Amino acid sequence: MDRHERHQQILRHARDVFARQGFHASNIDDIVESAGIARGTFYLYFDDKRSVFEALVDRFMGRLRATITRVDPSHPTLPVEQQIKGNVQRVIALIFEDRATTKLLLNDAMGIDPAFDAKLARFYDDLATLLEESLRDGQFLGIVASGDTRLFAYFAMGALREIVFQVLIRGVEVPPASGGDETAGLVDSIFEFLRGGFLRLPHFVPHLNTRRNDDDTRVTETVGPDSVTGTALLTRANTSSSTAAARRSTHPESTANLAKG
Amino acid sequence: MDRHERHQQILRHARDVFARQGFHASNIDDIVESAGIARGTFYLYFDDKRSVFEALVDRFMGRLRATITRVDPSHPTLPVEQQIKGNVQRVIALIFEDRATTKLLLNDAMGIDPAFDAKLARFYDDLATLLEESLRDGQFLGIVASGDTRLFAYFAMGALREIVFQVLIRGVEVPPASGGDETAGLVDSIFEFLRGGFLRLPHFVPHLNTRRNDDDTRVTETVGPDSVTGTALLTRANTSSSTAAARRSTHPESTANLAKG
Amino acid sequence: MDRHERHQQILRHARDVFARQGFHASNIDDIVESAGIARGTFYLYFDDKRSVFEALVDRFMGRLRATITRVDPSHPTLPVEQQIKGNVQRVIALIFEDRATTKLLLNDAMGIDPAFDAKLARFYDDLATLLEESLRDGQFLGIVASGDTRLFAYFAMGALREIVFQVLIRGVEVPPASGGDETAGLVDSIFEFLRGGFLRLPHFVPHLNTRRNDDDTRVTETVGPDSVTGTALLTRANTSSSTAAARRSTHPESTANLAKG
Amino acid sequence: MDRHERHQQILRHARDVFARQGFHASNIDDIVESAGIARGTFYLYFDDKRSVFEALVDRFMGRLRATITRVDPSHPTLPVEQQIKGNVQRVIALIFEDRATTKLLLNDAMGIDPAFDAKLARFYDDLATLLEESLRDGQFLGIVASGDTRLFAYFAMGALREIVFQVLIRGVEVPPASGGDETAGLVDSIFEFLRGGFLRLPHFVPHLNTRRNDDDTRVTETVGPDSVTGTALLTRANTSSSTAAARRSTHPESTANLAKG
DNA sequence: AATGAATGAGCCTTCATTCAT
DNA sequence: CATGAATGAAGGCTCATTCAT
Repeated sequence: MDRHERHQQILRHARDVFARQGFHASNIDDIVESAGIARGTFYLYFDDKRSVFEALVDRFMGRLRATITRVDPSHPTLPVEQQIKGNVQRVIALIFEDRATTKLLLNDAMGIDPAFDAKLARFYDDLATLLEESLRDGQFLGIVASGDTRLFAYFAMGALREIVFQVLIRGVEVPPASGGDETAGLVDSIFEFLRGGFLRLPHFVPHLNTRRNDDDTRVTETVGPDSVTGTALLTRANTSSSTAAARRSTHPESTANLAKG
Repeated sequence: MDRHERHQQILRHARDVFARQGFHASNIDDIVESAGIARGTFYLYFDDKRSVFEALVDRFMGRLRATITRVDPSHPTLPVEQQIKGNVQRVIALIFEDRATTKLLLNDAMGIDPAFDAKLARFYDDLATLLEESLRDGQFLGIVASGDTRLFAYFAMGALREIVFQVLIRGVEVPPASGGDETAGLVDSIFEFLRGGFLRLPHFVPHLNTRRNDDDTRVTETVGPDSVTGTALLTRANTSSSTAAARRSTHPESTANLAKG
Repeated sequence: MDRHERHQQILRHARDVFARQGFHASNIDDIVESAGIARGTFYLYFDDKRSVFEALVDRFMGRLRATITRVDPSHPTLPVEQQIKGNVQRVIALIFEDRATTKLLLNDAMGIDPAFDAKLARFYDDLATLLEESLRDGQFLGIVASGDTRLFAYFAMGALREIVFQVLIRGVEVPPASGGDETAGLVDSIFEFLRGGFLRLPHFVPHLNTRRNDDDTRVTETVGPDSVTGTALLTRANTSSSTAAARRSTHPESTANLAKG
Repeated sequence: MDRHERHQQILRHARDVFARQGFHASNIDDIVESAGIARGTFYLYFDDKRSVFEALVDRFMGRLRATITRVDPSHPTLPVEQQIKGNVQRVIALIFEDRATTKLLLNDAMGIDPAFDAKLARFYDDLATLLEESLRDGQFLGIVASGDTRLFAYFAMGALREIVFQVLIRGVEVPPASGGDETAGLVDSIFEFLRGGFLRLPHFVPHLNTRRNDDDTRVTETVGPDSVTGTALLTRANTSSSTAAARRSTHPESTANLAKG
């Protein structure tokens, strides 16, 4: 086994060990035992425990950066929306392809080390800045709502981060899109949310208005003030178990499992 | 100093030490040195390092749960929107009031322990379920867009989580709302984002249209297909430094500092 | 509660705690909690943990010494044998009366401290010397076999120590003597053993012969050379469980429980 | 140094440290310092302090069990008595060969741990059961007195235990047998004691009678009742020092040193 | 290159003892 | 006298890292 292969082998096993037990609960023994190598061999390839972790996350962050391609509005065949959607799709695909490392990035990466925290912050900043710049462009084109684009970037990243966390780490399931693969439903949902949030893609504006922004007449028809009978955006938690709460809900079809019922 | 005071004192110092160094990088010595007590004294009040941390986070989670009050649509004076906004405001206020513990919850809470991970998951599940149920009610009333409410809940929580993280941990600043206090701007931004996402509050629809959705004429003017001159929603990262990227940006006013320029 | 009462109370609880958990596994907390006093109060009555233990064992050793009364061969009413038996009886009675402290003496007293080990050694030496001197006298009178009396003393003390240990600590039961109380059977057994070993009390010799030394005829009948078919005094341990071994024994009535079956 | 050697080295040093200071007064540092190894090295070979101790005692108990061989009454050359004596000799030899571990077994083994106490109890139970079964066989053959064999077993074990303790731990010396090695005298003494106690070996019966059980006539000659002038089996302890007691004794040749005077 | 035994700093935790109230 | 909070020395154990083979 040549040097590169051995390097990859250790990375692979370290990743799995970290993903299973968490960075802090894993020790060098776990890794070398998993990889079937001697303790000392590990140190021939990595300086220390931290650096394996860093290599894993670095590689993954690089892939994430690389997968986000420039949107070209003058593209001959692909409309802007498709390009944007493509970015989201590729990011999601990458994440699903390497669930273990995604877990590390989301669960373990922070708190390793001040230096590593800084690197992580830089990564997220870069992503946020990228997104922010794009949103500025979008505002210029009229396809992004006016407002603070940095905030929009954080909102978008936060929403994406959370749903990825829930699906990958917590095991929440999303209903697959019609005719789509495993992640298509997720991509669609995110995209719809982002579109509803601050995207104003021109050919969707009427559609949006039709579906979501009712005119006065129709609003009056469906949600006139006298029809408001009592509801809550947020209700106080009054059960110790969320599943129990869901069960007692007046909407029994609501479960943590989001697969289309 | 009586038992309760000493307990609080240790909690306070432990919180600050954890917030400064992270849970894993902190040791009992750091805590007792900060509190100015003997090593053994710590163990008179807490079983171990983990349990202080747990006490801190438990207390904070309890406060968060308690601060979210039931929305009453038939309230004589407060409109539904104000009640919802009130919930967001109080959560934000609580978070800003105890930045250190918020930091712990966001940065350190995961990976402590399988048992603690489970508790954390339960907490977030409860919140998500609460939100989900409210969104169901909202859908019934016509003030929440149709769609998977569980996903909506995750999106909202993720967005909130991220902005709180950026503001509190990363030091990002948000412009204060006109005439509002420190957090008012943040609350408004979140609320606007959520409203744009899936809220359909009837009396805000025209307002929304006015502020965010340009009228037909202007839309046609700015984003007609032939006016698209070339831009990107997302562009490939091509610098290692976000500040360098920001500097090269065509939108020089864009910085990590979101304070109104 | 006056000083003496409090002193006794602490001793009593310390004794019980030590007996239950052993000296090394017991801590001051266990004792003060059991006694229902404050930590500091303990130190008003005893210098340290060791000294409570020492007080307990000292008191007990003193009682043991005091209970052994001088045998007077010219006693008007009590024959020598009865006086000897009386000593054994009183020792056994004392031991049974304070099982907890006996446990301490047998199980925990050694290894506390070099100084305490020395004291313990002195105590046992004193007893051995007492016994040795008596045996010398007995040899002079012809009621003790010739031989090294110091060895005899150790043998006697060891046998006594072991049976007391088995009965009190391990819970072995001995069959009560006919018409005797709880400990009479034990006293008789010990006494018979010692008598068979090296005591030569004249008026018991025929009795001994009758009960224990078969006459030639009967010996020939039971153990003539041609009747020896093969057996063992000591057999190699070949089972992991003594109870299993006992069960497989050709003498099924043999159990650890010595109560008359 | 290979793994096994290092293991043995640690065991050896741990044994010596424990024997010198006692289990509870010894700490890991004492052991590793004695062995000249690092703290961590110790934990490569043993789980904890307790487990080294356990390894020592386990090994020793195993040896003791293994050294006791089956007695074969139909043996062509060795008479039963010699076989029994052989067992005693080998046990004594083993004990003298590893004085340090014997010390541990007798002084430190109890009170380590409830689990270890149980193991110890099982060991002694096994020995007692072995002995008991042999005694039963002996009774059948007519070479063991009638009576409770379990009690006999405890008496024998207790006597052996005590003399071993006195000789090995307390430094008492026994006179060597004529023409025998260091332990021969001890073996003979024990054997004689046991024989006088409950063994009834056929070819020794007359011998016993001759030496130890005087007939009436001879008894009358030597210890007639009127010649009893006053003595004690047990006299009250009246000195704090055994040596002082011995000095004041009417039998000045009596000392703790049992070497033939 | 590979090994794995050895290292020892570091950390958590216990608990006998003190002392101000 | 009684209290019990506070103390801090002591000790067990871990584990990332080194290095001779």
